[in-house]
Amino acid sequence: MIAETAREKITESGLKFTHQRMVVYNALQVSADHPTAEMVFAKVKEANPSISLGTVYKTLENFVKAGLLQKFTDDSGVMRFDPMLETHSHLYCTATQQIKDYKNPELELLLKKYLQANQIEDFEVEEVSLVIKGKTK
Amino acid sequence: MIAETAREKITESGLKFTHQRMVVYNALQVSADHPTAEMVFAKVKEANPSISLGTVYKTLENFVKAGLLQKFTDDSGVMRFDPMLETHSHLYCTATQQIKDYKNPELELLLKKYLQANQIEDFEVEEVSLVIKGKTK
DNA sequence: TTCTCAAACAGGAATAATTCTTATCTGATA
DNA sequence: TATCAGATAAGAATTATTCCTGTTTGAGAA
Repeated sequence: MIAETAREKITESGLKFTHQRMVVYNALQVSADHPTAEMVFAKVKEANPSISLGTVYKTLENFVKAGLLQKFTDDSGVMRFDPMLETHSHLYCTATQQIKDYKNPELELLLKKYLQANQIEDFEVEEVSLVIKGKTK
Repeated sequence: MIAETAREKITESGLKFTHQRMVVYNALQVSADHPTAEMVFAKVKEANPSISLGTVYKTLENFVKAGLLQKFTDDSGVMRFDPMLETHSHLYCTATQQIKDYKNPELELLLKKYLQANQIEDFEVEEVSLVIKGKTK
C-alpha cells in the first residue's frame, strides 16, 4: 500500500512522519515529468486542500536534504524536483522547454571511468550529470 | 584595439552597434568567472555610469540570441553568462558554490562520438554539456 | 489513554531576480 | 543633416522563493 511505503521512506530518512509529507512524497513518486514546486502544490491540493505553498517548498527541501529527492534548476531559473535517485542525465528540449530523464548506464559508466582515469586538478568529483540540449522529433 | 573587435563582433552578429553593447561585450571578454547580470552591471558601470540594469539584462539576452554568449542557470537559480563559445563543461563546487570552466577536448570528443553512434530515440541532439559536482581540494 | 514539547504547519508578508512599460534618445542610412 | 526603427533609462510590475509568527500535531513518556 502506497501510504505504508511513504511512511517507511520518510521515517527511515530520519524525518517525522506527517500527512503533508506523505502527500508530497506520493505526488512525486507518480510524476513522470520534473515538477516545479508550484506543480507539486497543485497536485498535492487534491489530496490535502489546506496545505500551504510554503510547506510544499519546505518539505521538498527537507526531502532533498534527506536524500529522498534530487533538485536542479532549469534554464529559466525555476527549481525542478526529481524522484529518481540513481544518477541519470537530462534531455532538455529547446523548443518546448520540456525536460525528460535520460538513463543510460553505459554512458554513465563511460564517464565515470574516464574521470577516474583522468583526475581533474585540485577537484574531487562527487557527481556527474549530463545536460543534453536539442529538439524532440 | 579592443573597441574595434567588439564593434566587429557586434555588427557581424547582426546587432546595431551601441556604446552600451560595447561595454557589456568587453566586460564579458575579460571576466574569468561566470558573472551574473548584477556582476556585469557593476563592472560595466565603471565604463558607463549611466547604464541601467534593464539594459544590461536586455543586452545579455540579445548577445545570447545572437550567439555571442552562452547562458545557464546556477543551482541557486541565478543566471550566469559565459563568454566562451566552444562547448565545455562546468565544475560546480558544492562547498563554495563557485563555478569554473572545465575544458577537455578529449572528453568532449568522447561524448560526441558516443551520442552519434548511439542515437537517442525521438531526439535530435544540438549540444551537450557536463555538470561535474564536487569539492575543490 | 492523556500529557508534553520539539518540530511542523498555515497564512501571509518580505525579498530578490528578472521582465515589462513608457517616454526619450541614438546610430545607420539616405 | 533629417529620418525613423530600434535602443536606452528609469522605475514599476511580476514571479519564484524564503521568512516570520502564532497555531497545530506527531511521537514518546507517564
